[in-house]
Amino acid sequence: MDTRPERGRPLLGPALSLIHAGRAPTRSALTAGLGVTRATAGAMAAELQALGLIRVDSTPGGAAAAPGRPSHRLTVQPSGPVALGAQIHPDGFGVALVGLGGHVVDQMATRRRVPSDDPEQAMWRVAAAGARLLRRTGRRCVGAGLAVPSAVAQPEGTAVSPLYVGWPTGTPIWDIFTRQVARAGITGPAGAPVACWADNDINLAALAEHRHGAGRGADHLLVVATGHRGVGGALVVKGMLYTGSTGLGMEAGHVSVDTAGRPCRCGSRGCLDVETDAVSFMDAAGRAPSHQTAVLDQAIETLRHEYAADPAVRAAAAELIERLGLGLAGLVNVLNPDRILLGGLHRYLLEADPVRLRAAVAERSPWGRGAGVPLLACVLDEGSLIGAAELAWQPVLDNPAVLSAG
Amino acid sequence: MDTRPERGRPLLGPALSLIHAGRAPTRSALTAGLGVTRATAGAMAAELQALGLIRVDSTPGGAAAAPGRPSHRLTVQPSGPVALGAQIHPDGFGVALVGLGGHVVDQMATRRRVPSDDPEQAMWRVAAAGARLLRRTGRRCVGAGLAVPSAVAQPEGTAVSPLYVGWPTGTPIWDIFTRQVARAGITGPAGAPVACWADNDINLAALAEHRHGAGRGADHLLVVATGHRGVGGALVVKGMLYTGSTGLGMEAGHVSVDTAGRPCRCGSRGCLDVETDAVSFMDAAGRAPSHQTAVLDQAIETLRHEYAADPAVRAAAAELIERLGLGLAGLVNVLNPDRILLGGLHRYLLEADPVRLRAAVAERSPWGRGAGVPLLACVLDEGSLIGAAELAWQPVLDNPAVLSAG
DNA sequence: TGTATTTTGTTTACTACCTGCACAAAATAA
DNA sequence: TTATTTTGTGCAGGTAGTAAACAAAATACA
Repeated sequence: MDTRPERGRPLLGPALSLIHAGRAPTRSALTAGLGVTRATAGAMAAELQALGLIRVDSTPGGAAAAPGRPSHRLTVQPSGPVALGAQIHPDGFGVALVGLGGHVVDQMATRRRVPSDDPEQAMWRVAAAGARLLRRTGRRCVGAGLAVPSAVAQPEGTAVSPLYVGWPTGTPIWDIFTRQVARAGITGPAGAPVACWADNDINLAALAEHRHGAGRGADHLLVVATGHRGVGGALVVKGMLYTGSTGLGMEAGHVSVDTAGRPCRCGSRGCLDVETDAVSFMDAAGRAPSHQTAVLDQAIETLRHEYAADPAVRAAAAELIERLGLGLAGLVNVLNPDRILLGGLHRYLLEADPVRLRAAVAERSPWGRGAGVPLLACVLDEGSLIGAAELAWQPVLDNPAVLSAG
Repeated sequence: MDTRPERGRPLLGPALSLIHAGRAPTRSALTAGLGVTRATAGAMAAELQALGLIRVDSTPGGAAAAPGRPSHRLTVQPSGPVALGAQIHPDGFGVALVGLGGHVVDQMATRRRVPSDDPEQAMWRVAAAGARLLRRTGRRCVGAGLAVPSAVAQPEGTAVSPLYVGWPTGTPIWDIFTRQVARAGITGPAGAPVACWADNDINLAALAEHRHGAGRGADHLLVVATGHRGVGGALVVKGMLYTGSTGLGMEAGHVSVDTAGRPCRCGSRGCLDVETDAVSFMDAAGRAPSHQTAVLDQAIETLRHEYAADPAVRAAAAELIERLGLGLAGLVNVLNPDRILLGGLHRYLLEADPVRLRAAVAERSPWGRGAGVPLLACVLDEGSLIGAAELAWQPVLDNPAVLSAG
C-alpha cells in the first residue's frame, strides 16, 4: 500500500481555504496569501472556478478607487455544493446546509427533545431533517458533521460524556450518525455515501468563530461558552482545533474554580461546569427555572432584562463573573491565548460587566499576562451548526480536487 | 520584498530531522518516514553526507539477519558541527557543545552563582565558558541557545519572571546573550555572528526529552518538573514546543492546587510552584535546608535515601504527591496528553510511590481520562542544555542547505 | 553448492508544478 | 493625451519529485 499523499496542486487547498475564510477577496490577495507568483494564483483561481467552488467577477463592486488596474473579485460560488451541519442538544436539535464561506443556505430547528434512550432513533430524526433540506434545495452534499454536548473521543467518534442528552458513556455517535445519514438517503454523486464527522459542540462553535466570526485572525483563540447545559471550552491554534491526543482536550468545564465547591457530574467539586452554567446562575439569583426546558434561554433573558432593575440578579452575575474570571485565568496561564471569546450565558456576563470580568482575569494571571488579552463575545448565532459543517468541508478545503474525482 | 520561502529540496529538512531523532537509521526507514521513493531518499542521504552532517556506513553493524540486501546505516556525523547550549540557574550555570542526535561532545558546569545584579556580566561568563569549549574542540558552531528559569516572551526574548536569579522582570536576555556571545568571539565561518536563542529551562528540557529521551514518539507530551527552584511545565505537540501566542504558555507552575494555600510570588495562592517544589518538600519533612544553595539536590538526596527509614519524609512525600496529582489532573483535563514525564524532585516522587501518584491523577480527571496516561521519569541528565542546543540546531533541521550557503 | 527469493541502491526517462519574464489590459494622476 | 501603476495571462525553463528497470547483496532452500 502506498501511504504517500496524492500529488496534484498542493497549493489548491490553501488557496480555497483563504477564499473560504474571506482572506483572499482578489487574485492579488491570493498571490500574497499563498506566497506565489501572479501566474500561479491565476491558475489556482481558474481551477477552483472550473470545480464550481468559486466565482470570479470582473465588476470591481465596492472596491475603493485606487491607481492601477482593478482586481477581479473572488467569491465563493453561492449555488455551489453544501455541507450538512447538525446539532443535538438537551432541548432539541437543529440542522443546516452550509456553503463555502460559512454561509447558511437553509436551516431548520426544533425544540422537541430527541429520545434519550434510543440514539439510533435520535440520529434518524436528525438525518431525516437534513435529507429534507437537501431535497428542498437540490444541492450537492460534500459531507455531514454532528455537534453534541459531550467530549467526543477521536478518531473512533464515541461520546465520552453525553449525560445531558441521556445517552450512556461511550455511545458510538459517529457510527450511528454515519448509518442514519446513509439510511436517510444523503449521498454524493453516483449514490456514494458521504463522509460523516462528529465532535463537541463548543469545539465546533470555536472553529466557526475562528473562520467566520469574532475569532478571525487569532493565532491562539480560546473560546469558553455555556451550552444548553454545562460549560465547554475550546482552543483553535493556527487555524486548527486543539484536540489533545485522543480528542478529549480542552475539557475546560472541569477546570476547578473552588476546591470546596458543589459536586460535579465528573466526580470532582467546584468545576466551572457547575459553578458558572445557566442553572447555577438561576440558583444564585434565587429563581426556580419554570420548567427544565431551555434553562439557558431563561437565564439569558433574566440576565439581560432584569440586571438593571433587580439587585439579586446583579449579585448573581457578580458571583459568576468572579468564578468565571478565576477559571479563565487558569486557562490563560496554561494556554496563553491572544484572544478569548465567550458564548452563551458567559457572553452576557461579559456584556453585563466587562470591567469586572477583565479585572478578575487579570488579577489571577501572574505578571500581567491576562491583562492584555482581548475578551470578546461570540457573534455567530449557529456556531455549532456552522462548525459541524466546517468539519465536513475540511477534506475539500485540504484538496479541492476530491470533488472532481468523486 | 519577497517573503516566499526559498525553494530547494523541501524534504531535506524533514530527512535530517528523522536521522537526528534516531527515527531513520537506514535509507529504507528514511523512505518510509518521508513517504517518498527509494531514489529520492537516496538522493537526500547523499546530499546530507556531502554537507558533512551524516555518515553512511556500509557495514551493517548490529543489524539482525534478515532476508534481502542489508541496509547501509545512516548516523549523524560524530565530527560534524555543534551547537552551544547554555543554562543559567540560581545555583550556577552550565554550557555544553551538542552535536546532531543530541550527543554532548563537551561540557562544563560550575556551582558559582552568576551575579544577580548584572545580567551582562553573567552572560559574559557563560559565553566565555562556551567559547573555551569551542576553542578546545575546534568544531564549527551553528548557533547558541540559552535556558533560564523564567518564562521568556517570544519573539523579543525577554525574561518575564527571572526572580530566582535575581534579575528584574523584562530583562532582555536574548539581546544580552547575543551581544556577549559575539563578544566572546563565537562566530560562524568567515567570522559571521552565530544565531542565538533563549527560552525557559523546562520547555527546553521537554524538547530534549521528546527528541532524545523518554518522550520519543509521543504526540502530545506533557512535562512537569522542578527546576533548581519552583516548578515548570511544558507541552510538546507533534514535535514542536507549545508556546502560546507570546511564548508564555504552559506556566504550569502557577496552576492552583489549593485555593487557600501558601502565597506565591505570582500574587496568587496555592500554586504548584510553591506547593510541590524542593523548598516545600524540605519544609513538609521538617528539615531546614543547610544553606540556601542547591536546595533541589538536598531535597532529592533526602527523598531518595531517607524515604525508607524516616516516616516524616514519607509523610512529606505523600503530601506533595497528592498536590502534584491534583495539579497534573487539571493539566490532563485541558491538554489530554498521551504521555507525562516528571523531572527534578517530581521524578523521585514518582519513583517513591508510583501507585499513589497515578491514582491521585486518575481520581481527579473525569471519565477515567487520566487513568490511561503513562507517567514516566525524565531520563536526560542535562535536558535543558541539550534542549537549548536544539533551539540553535532548528534552522539547520528546517533547511540543512543553510550550512553550505553560510 | 547452486538457485530462487527478497530487499536495497542506483540509473534512466518522464512529468508536474512553480518561477521568471514579457506583454497586454485597465484603471488613476497629471 | 500621456505617464504611471497595478492586474491578468501566455510561454519558456528548471527543479524536485515519480516510475520503472536493472544491478547488488544478503537469506532460504533444494
